[in-house]
Amino acid sequence: MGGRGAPGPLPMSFTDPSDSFRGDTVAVLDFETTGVSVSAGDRATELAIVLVRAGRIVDRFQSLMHTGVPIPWHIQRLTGITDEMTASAPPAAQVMRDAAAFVGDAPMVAHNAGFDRRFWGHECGLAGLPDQGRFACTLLLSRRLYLDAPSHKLGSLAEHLGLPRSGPAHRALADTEMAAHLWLRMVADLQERHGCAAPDHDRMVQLQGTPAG
DNA sequence: TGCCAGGCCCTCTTTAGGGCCTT
Repeated sequence: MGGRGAPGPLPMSFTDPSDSFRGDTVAVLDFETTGVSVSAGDRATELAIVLVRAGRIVDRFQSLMHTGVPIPWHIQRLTGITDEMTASAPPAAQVMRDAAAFVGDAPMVAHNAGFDRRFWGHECGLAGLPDQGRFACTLLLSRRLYLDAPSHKLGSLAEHLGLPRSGPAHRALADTEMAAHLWLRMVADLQERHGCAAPDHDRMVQLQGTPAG
């Protein structure tokens, strides 16, 4: 019932012989936040980004960020990020400026990208930065690619697919690296299943079935 | 110390109801 069901096979043929791997860099990111609702005043507490190029992670960015918004207890318990930790962190606007410079014009990837896209846009706006993010979503892709997965939560998928883990769950860098490994796995699986060149970010967005952010 | 919102997508029938996923 509901979202547990698989949305069915890929919505389009994936055999375009003109495909060619362009060596594009993608920026995989993950926010830790004070909650799930930007509209309710939630803010980011930590951001991590890894750059993926030519099938591997080539660079990393990670920072706690200070917004002054208290972190609810259940979130502190979930993430391990406390008010004391963010109090000594750089201001959110500075982190976002650094993050935007780190990403450059690379298209972005996140697990449940709608969530990270909202916080990226919100924090960019508060920092006076343009929000030009184009997001692909590993959650939507996994629902199309891994129909037998018991769950499409990031950690469950990592376990199901035997992906490497680099740190504690619900910390930004560890989750980001997990999502990056998931992205690389999906690119490789699509390439293997369809016998063509590795899909770029735009093609992955097409395959996930929703428009780019 | 708040259990919140937003969007996708499935089921059962309809543009409604509800689970999943993110923190």
